[in-house]
Amino acid sequence: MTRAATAAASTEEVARLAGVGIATVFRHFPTKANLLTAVLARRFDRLRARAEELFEAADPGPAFVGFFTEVVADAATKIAIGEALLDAGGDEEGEAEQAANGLRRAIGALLRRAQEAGAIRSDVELPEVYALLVGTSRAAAHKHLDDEVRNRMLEVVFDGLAPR
Amino acid sequence: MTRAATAAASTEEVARLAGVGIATVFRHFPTKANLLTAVLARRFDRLRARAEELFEAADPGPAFVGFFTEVVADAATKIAIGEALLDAGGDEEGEAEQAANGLRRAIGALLRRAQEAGAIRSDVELPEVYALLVGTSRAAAHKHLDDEVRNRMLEVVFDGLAPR
Amino acid sequence: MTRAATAAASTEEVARLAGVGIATVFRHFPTKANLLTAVLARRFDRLRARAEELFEAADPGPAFVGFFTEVVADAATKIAIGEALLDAGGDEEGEAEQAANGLRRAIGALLRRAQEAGAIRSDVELPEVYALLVGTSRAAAHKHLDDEVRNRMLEVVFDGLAPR
Amino acid sequence: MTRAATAAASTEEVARLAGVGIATVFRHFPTKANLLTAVLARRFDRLRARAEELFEAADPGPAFVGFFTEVVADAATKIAIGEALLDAGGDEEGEAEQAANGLRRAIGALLRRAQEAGAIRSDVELPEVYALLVGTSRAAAHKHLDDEVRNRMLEVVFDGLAPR
DNA sequence: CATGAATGAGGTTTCATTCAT
DNA sequence: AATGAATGAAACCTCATTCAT
Repeated sequence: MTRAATAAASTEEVARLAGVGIATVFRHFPTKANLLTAVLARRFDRLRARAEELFEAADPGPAFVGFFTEVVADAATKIAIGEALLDAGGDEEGEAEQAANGLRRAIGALLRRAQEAGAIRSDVELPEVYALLVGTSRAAAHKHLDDEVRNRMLEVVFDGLAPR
Repeated sequence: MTRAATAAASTEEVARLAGVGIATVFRHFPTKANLLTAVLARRFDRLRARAEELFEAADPGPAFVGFFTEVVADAATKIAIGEALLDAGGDEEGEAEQAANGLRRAIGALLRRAQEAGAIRSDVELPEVYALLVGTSRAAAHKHLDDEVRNRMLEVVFDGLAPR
Repeated sequence: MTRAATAAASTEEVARLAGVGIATVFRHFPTKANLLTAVLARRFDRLRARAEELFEAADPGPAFVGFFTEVVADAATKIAIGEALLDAGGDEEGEAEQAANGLRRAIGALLRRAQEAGAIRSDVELPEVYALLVGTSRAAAHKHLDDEVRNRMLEVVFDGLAPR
Repeated sequence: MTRAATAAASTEEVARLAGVGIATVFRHFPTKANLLTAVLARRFDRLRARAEELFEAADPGPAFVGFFTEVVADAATKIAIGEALLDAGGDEEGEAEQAANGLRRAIGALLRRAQEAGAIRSDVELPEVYALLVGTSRAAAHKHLDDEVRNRMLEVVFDGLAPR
């Protein structure tokens, strides 16, 4: 695994927080990379589930905007999610990559539906929207970014995404 | 020092790249944190110098937009800059914090001038603009984000920043 | 227990191969050393049984030579036997030591009978014969030692053991 | 590296015996396998030097027999040498393999010269002689094998190697 | 003053052994 | 009585930092 992907917490600390011995962690996740992968995959899956749930919503525009806002707000509390999103969408075959691609597809569906409903300008595509989601999530993890500023940041983005 | 502060490169590698012995690095920067701090401070100072240079530009709107674009493009090649911007602007007293605050003030000046020139909507403030700069820089560092997508992402942001 | 006593296979693997749970292994052999001991004792006992069987053979010379050859051939396939023989014959009181001593005595009987029959020179004694058995067994376990070479090696030894 | 090849001593112990810190060992030998390799290569080289020295000896028969005896006696004190010889002579490209092959060639030269001098029977070849050297060395490492028995074991082998 | 070898603390991983079911 | 999850000691290895030259 690349060193850069190493999560801040040592496995020993993970074990202590979980209230188990360190070897127990390794029984379940034979490798540190496995542990990270599993954590990420679970988060991605949860976000995808939320996206799919909102796909059924009556009003596509607020559904998209609401999902975007939720993800960024989540990233503000759980720092790691922003970093995790960064690595999403590769062509690789790992568990985390698959989960990330699933999430990406679900977001794409939300986006298209909002565009068809005329809530989002029709000339933007998933890649840049995903990049904006990633970026604002990362920014939200900034320790000096309070809720109010975060919302104003998102308003700018949503204005940019609104039909001309 | 905490392990979290460890930058991707080991000090030994840094020394080798710099063409000096490892002990020499430690003579100049007694601590790895010191080294990182110095690197960051220099980058911040350079960006600030660029911002101040553009402050004199004839056309405030393009000056602001150009600076923003340059920083994000730079972050695409030098990954660390995005991460560095994340930590900028604290109240702390370190060398890096001071440099970051200097950069922030210079960006604030660029922004105000662009707003006065009517190129940027007048109801946004520095904190959210800075957050957008940080976020898009981070997103640009994503390995799967090519130049075209990056530009489309920025267009959305600039549209959001344009006067209504 | 000392790490040196660790046999190549982990206890977990042993349990899996045996088709039982790991805790069951420890119920029968409270310690890894106990397990190894039991395995060795069984091997030694089997070899002793074979030696005693050959003791009844009509022709003492071929009986001795045949047994020697069999053991070495066996060591070629089951690597551990060579290593096991190494530890045989101590004064200690363990199960394995007793089995090893039993084997040694049986080999001694085979040897004496072959000497009385005039098939083996009368001035060699058990210790050096046993050492030769141990050594050639270990050599046979060598991964680059094919059957032909093994047989030529044994011929040299048997020539050396032949009456002058 | 295979687990079987793992030397009994932990790197920490090696470091303590050498009177240095553990990281120092790893600076010189980046891997445990490297360390073992280096130790083996040195031993092989020393033995080869001794073999080449004896190649110049006036009397080829005693030279060969003497070398064989020396190696086995050495293995009696330095246990690891016997185990080391076991792995000698592969086709692999490592440092240790090359040293082992060099040793093997030197022994082959000693052997041929002794055969030409009529001191060793002419129908034995290097592989079985090498196997006998390996085996007797291993046997000599046995903790219950005293000098006298070792010498009687060697006499049997040398008798087997004598011209008919 | 610059260098590279030395250091020990800390990280990941394995394995014999114990406990709850 | 049998199972498999849990455990901690110990192994290998890395890296920021210090010391002798």
